[in-house]
Amino acid sequence: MLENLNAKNKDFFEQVYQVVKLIPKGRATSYGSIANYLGSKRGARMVGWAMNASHQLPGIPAHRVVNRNGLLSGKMHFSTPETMQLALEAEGIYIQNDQIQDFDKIFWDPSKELKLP
DNA sequence: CTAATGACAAACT
DNA sequence: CAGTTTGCCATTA
Repeated sequence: MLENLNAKNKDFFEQVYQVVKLIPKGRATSYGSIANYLGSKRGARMVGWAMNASHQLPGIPAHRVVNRNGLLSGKMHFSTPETMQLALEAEGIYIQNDQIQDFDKIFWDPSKELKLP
């Protein structure tokens, strides 16, 4: 399975994991922003794939990663579809209709907060 | 090797 | 302005 991933792929995945882990509590970011921070502006899909792979790793708050619209597009990939929303609500993020409210306020842009080295 | 799909996003009609 | 199409990168069939 994923043990045979090339170092290159692992690097990209690991970058995503690092960024996701650095997301402050009560904040959230988008796939595209992470992809942009990693250099692949259009690699948002790969970020989503990385999230899918992150299930095997501990300490990856994938629930803090949503699409550009603040929609919980990946809720169905958790243990239960409600896990993601409950996790976000537990951090003070209000969700309605599977969409984050005031996403502009809680949005956390890695390229802006972490900035490029 | 070609085609299709995907936890997305931007451009185009 | 809303809906449709293309682009990106990797995995699967």
